[in-house]
Amino acid sequence: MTATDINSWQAVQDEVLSRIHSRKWKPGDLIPNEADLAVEFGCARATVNRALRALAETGILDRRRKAGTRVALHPVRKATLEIPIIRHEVEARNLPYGYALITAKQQRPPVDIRAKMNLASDATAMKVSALHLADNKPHVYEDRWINPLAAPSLKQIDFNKISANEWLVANATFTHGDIMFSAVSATPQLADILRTDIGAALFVIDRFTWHGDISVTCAKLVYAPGYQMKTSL
Amino acid sequence: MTATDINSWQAVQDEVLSRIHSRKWKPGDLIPNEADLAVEFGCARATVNRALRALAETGILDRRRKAGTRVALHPVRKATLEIPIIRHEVEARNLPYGYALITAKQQRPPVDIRAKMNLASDATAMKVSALHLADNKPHVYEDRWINPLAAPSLKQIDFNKISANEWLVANATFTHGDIMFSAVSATPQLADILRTDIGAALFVIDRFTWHGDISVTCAKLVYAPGYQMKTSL
DNA sequence: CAGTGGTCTAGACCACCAG
DNA sequence: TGGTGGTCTAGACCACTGC
Repeated sequence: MTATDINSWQAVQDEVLSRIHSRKWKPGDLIPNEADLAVEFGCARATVNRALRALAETGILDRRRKAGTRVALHPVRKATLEIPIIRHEVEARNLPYGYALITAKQQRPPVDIRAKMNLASDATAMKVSALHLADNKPHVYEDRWINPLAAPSLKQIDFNKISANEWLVANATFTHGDIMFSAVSATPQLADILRTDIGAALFVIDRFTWHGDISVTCAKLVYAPGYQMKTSL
Repeated sequence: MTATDINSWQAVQDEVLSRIHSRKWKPGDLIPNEADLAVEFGCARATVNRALRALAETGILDRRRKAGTRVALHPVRKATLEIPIIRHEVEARNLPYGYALITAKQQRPPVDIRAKMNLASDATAMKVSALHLADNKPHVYEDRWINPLAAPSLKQIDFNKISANEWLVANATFTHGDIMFSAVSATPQLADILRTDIGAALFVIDRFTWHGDISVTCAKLVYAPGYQMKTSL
C-alpha cells in the first residue's frame, strides 16, 4: 500500500506516467493487470480502467485482452489538432479579422472535383472563392466547392456577409471527412491574391467532408507564407 | 421507449449522432440531460455519460455542469494525428526503406537552439543529420539536436545503424512536447540533399520534446516535394 | 441554491485471444 | 480454455456554475 491512496483516475494516470518516465516500467514491459493495480492503489478496478484506457488512447500504452497492458514500444503518439473556424483562429491572436468574397457561383465542376465528390457528370455545384484577412493582410485563400444536395438553402446565402467556412459548420453537418496537409509553390494567381512572390512556399489544407455517402464540400485553404500550424503532445 | 433498447455506449453514441445528423438536434440546441436519456434509452446513466463524454472529446458536443449538454455551435473538430516512426510510415506504404547518416557529432549548438532547448551557454549537444529514403529516393531530411543530459548513453550509439528518430522513442521518454507544421522553400543545400529544385515547396515538421523541464531533443523534418500528411475526421 | 455533469464503487458478465 | 481487458449497472457523493 502506498502512503497516500490513489483514488481518482487522474491520480492513477499520473502514477502510471511517473513509473514510465522514471523507467521503472520501460517500453515493451508488461505492467500489472487492472485488478492488481486496483488493489495496490486502493481504488476500484473501473478507476484503473479509466486511467489506462485514456493512456492507451494517446498511444502511450498498448492494451490487448488476455495479452495484458504494455508500455508502447513505438509510441505512435497521437496529437490532436483542433480545426477552428478561420475567423476564430485570427481573433484568438488578437488580430482584426477581415473577409473578402472573390467569386460565388453555381457551375459545373471540373472532372477531378466531380470524381472526388462523387457527383453526376451533369451536376452543378457552388464554387466559392474568398480571402480571409488577418491584421488587414492576406491570411488564407479559401477555394471551395459545395454540393447543393447537402445544403439546400445554399442559393439564398450571401457569401459576402458570411464566409462559406463559417456558414457550413453551422448549416451542413457532416458524418466524416478527410483532411490533408501539404506544401505548394505559389502560382502567379495565388501570389497575386496572397500578395506574395511567385514560387513562395505555402502551407495548404485540403478537406473533404461527407454526410453519409453524399459529399458536402471540398475545400482548399492556402495560407500566406510564414503560417505555422501548432499543437502539443 | 424505443423499439429496441440501446444498452451499449456505442449504441447510445450512434443514436445521438443520428439525431444530430438528422438535425433533430441542431447546432446550439440543448439536449436532454444524462438521467433522462438513460431512462429513454433503457440503460444506466454511466453508459450515457460514457457516450456523451466521448462525443464531447471529439468536439461534437459542448458539456458544462449545470448548463447541460449542447450540440456544438462551432464544431472545433479535433483531428488526431498519428506521429509514426519514419521507417514505419514508409514500410506501411510497401516501399523499401533506406537510411543514410550525414553527420553525427557533439558540438556547441547555435544560440537560437540553445535558447529553445534551454541549454547553458557552454553546453554541448549531439547534432544528427540524416536522410530517410523511400523506394531509394530521398523522403525526409532529419536535422536534430539531442540533449546529452536526457540521453546519457548517447555517445555509444552508432547512428549509422539506427536512426535518431527511432532510437530516441525507445530510449528517451518524454513528458510533453510541441509540434509545428509549416512550408518552406528549398534552400540550395536542402535541394541538393532531397534531389529537388531550389525553391521547391517543402513540408516541414518541427518538434520539441521535454522530460519535465529538461529538453530532450529538437528535430526538424523536411519532406521531399509532394508529401502529404493525411488524417480523417 | 439547486440542477447538471463528473466521478467512484462493488459487483457482474462478456468478448477476445494467447498459450 | 482461462486470464485479460471491455463494459454495464445501480447507487452514491461531489464539483461546478447558471440562475
